[in-house]
Order: sequence, then C-alpha cells, then structure tokens
Amino acid sequence: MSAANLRARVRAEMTEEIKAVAKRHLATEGANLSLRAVARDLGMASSAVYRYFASRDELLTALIIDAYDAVGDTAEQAAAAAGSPLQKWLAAGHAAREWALANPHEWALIYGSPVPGYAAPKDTVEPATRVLLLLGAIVAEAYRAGTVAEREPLTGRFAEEIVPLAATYYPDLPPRLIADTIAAFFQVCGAISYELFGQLNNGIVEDRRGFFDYQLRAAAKLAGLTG
Amino acid sequence: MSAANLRARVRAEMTEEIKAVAKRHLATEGANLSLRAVARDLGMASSAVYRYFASRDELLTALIIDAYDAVGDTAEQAAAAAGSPLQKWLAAGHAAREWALANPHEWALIYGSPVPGYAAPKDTVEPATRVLLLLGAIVAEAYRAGTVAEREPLTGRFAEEIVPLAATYYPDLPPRLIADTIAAFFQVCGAISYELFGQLNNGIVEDRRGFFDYQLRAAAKLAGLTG
DNA sequence: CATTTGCAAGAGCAGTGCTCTCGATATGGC
DNA sequence: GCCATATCGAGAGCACTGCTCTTGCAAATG
Repeated sequence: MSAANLRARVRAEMTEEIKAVAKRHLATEGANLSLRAVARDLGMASSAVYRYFASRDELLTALIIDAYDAVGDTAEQAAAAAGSPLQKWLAAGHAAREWALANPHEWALIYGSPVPGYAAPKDTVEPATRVLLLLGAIVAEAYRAGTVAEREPLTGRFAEEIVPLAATYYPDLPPRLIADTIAAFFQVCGAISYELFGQLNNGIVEDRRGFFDYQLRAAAKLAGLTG
Repeated sequence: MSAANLRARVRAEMTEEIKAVAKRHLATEGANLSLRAVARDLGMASSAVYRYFASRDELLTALIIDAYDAVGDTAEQAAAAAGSPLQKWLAAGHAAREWALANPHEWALIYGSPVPGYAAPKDTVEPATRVLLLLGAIVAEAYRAGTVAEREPLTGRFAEEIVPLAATYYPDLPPRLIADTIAAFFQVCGAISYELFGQLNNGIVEDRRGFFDYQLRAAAKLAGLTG
C-alpha cells in the first residue's frame, strides 16, 4: 500500500468519524446540526471540518444517504429472514418502524419535511428508492406465486406514467399493482412518521406497535398480499 | 370602546401583522424562519418583536395553529359543499392537498417533521385534531346511513385504547371503524406529504392529482366509504 | 535536500436568537 | 391638568451559527 493510499485511508477514517459524531449530535441535540459543535466534539477547529465536507448541507447529504442505507439494510435483512411475502412485508415494516423509533431524527431527515433550504442532490435518489424496491420485490414474488387476486387495470393519465416506471423497475408487475404498492408504501411511511411526529399523542399510546401492525396489514392487503 | 380596548386592538393588529409577514417569509425563504428578518421587513427592531412573541418558538406555534385552522377550514368547506360521504371525503382530501401545494412550508410545519428543538405545546393539540374529526364525522354519516359494510370487531390491546377515544369523539362509531379512519387519515396525509417532499420525483410527475385521487379513493374504501 | 501538496488552526464576516437597559409615549387615578 | 404607571420601541451586547481566507506546519514527492 502506497503512501497515497494511506493518506486516503486516513482521510476516509476522519470522514467517517465526523459522520459518527454528527449522528450522535443528531440523536441527542435534535435536527439542527451544528458543524461547529461537531468540530468541538472532535477537538478540532470548525474550519478543519470543511476539508472533508464542503458545507453543512453536504454533511447532511452524507447522513441522509447513510440513513437510507441503514433503514434499507434493516428492512432487507428482516425480509430475508421471513417466509411468505406477507411475512416479509410485515417483517420489513416492523424493522423500519423500530429503526425509526431508535433513530427518530435520522428518520425525520429522510421521511420528514426537507431540511430548511436543503435541496436533495442526485446522490440521494438512488438510495431513497431502496425500500420501495424491496417492497416491490416482495409483491412481485407473491404475484409470480399467483396469490395476488386479479384487479381491474389502472385508468387515468397517471397510469401511463407508471408504465415506463414499471418497465424499468418492476418488469413483471402490472401497473395497477405498482400503484397499489406505492400507495401502500406511503401508507406505511405515514404510519411510522405520524406516530413518530406525535400525531398519535393523546390517542393510542400503549400499544402503538399493535396499531402499526394493524395498519401494516391493511397496507399489505392494499398491495395484494394475503395469507 | 375604552382606551384599554383600543390598546389591545392595536396590539392584536400588530400581532397579526407579524404573523402575516412571518408567513410570507415562510413561503418564500423556506422553513428556517428568521425573527430578525421579519422585524426588518416590518421596519422595527428585532427586540420589539419580543413584545409580542416571547420566542421564535412561540411565533412558530402561532403559525402552526393558524395552519391547522386554515387547512381545517378549507377541508370543512369543501366537504360541506359536497353531497354523499364519499364525495365529501374526496372533496376534503383534494382541498387539503391543494392547500398543501399552495402552502408547502406551512404544511411541512404541521405534518412534516417537528422543527428542530421544537416541542408542540398543548395549544396545538386541539386544532390538530380538526381534520381527523371532520373525517370521522364523514364516516359516521355514512355509518348511520347504513352504507358501511359490517366488519370484524377489532382485536388487540390497542383496541382497548381506542374505546375511550371513540366514546369521547365518535360516540356512534365502532372502534374498528375509528381505527380504519385513523389509518386512512394517515394514508392521505402521507400521500400529500410524500408528494410534497419529493418522494414522487423521478416517478409520477404529470398526473399527480390523478394518482392522489387514486390513493384518496383507496383510503376512503379503507374507512368504509363506498359509492 | 528542495518543493509541492494536504491539512489544521485562527481570525474574521455576516447572520442568528435572545436579554438588558434606556428613553419615549400613552394610560389611568387624583 | 398633573403625575405615577404601564407599555412599547430602539439600541447595544452576548453567545452562537455557517463559511471564507490566510498562515503555518508536516508529510509526501521529485
């Protein structure tokens, strides 16, 4: 390993360290991440951080990508360990919810309102689609197995927009089922977000997991999963 | 009208003016509302604003309450002008979505992630329930009319939590239907939020209204509305 | 050994929320 | 009408933020 590679490795380690501290700050302090505070925690000058991230937004982007990957990982692993498509759906949903409860501010970063003045760069769109692709794969598995009841084809102009989308990502799924899967995905994300963001306070407080499971099954049914 | 009342009226007008400018800033600048910038726009010192709002959070709270009221108003008016429960549901949903598209940052304020370090005070819980109450009333109307198909009763611990909630707000609805209405509400809010927050980019872009209508009908079906 | 490159530190700018003090003005009791 | 009181606006100031620029040091390169 040449010296240049060593330099690059040290740099990568430093970058990871900054992200780690930033995540810790995000978890404890809340969403208004302070680059200076991160630098203080690392015992370095704030200006030194700019050697690794050109701006606070760029650091946030890195955290967003990591968050998409983290929730995607947990959901994929949970789904892989389950049996039937419905069980995979439930496992992935509960895994995502538990990750969100454990990392509320990171969840808010990706599925909450965009950060003030922050425009998501292109680097984030690919990891963002990961969970939706997973859900599509689960539905596709059920569809191939023939357990999805036949549905009326889609009507409406948006159906035409879904067709090329379907061809690219879910070549073996009818557009109608894609639309239903997206809708179910939004439903699950909404259920997680609105529990997390406090819209359930003064309502269900004890058995939130049970209520989420109820919604998760409703979404699964919408996406065509039975059993 | 006594002088004291006049003073109070002037104070109320000033308070409204500050809120109006703050909303304008929210609409143009984004979510990171600057109290100083608002003060500058009003031609007054930043410290003077603190005579009317003890903190930036308090101003935000006022804006949140106004936003809940605004979206509640539009939804209620739209529903009132419609005929059947399903039509009311659709009208309320589309009205909420259009309001959200017209006031994205205000929508993010109430249905997005909570603002950094901001804890919603009790003043906001009552206006927050307004839309959900409207939807509950629509479903209750359909239920009384007998057009809602019978469903299995709820099982699970969260069902017990819904019972007192149901007794308070929807005395004539079975808990199962309440849970379904809440789930449908989350689904609709999620559909609006994730369209607004860009999760639909690179997907459906032309006929977003059509796709929302599709989801809105799915949610209505979940809540028991047919027709 | 000399030079280029990468990195960290510090000062500094413009902006923020918020507090405090100090005058000006208006209100209410006598 | 006069004076005590309450209310309000302005300004200075504190601690903080993101970000830039310059300076100096250390390591890799020739």
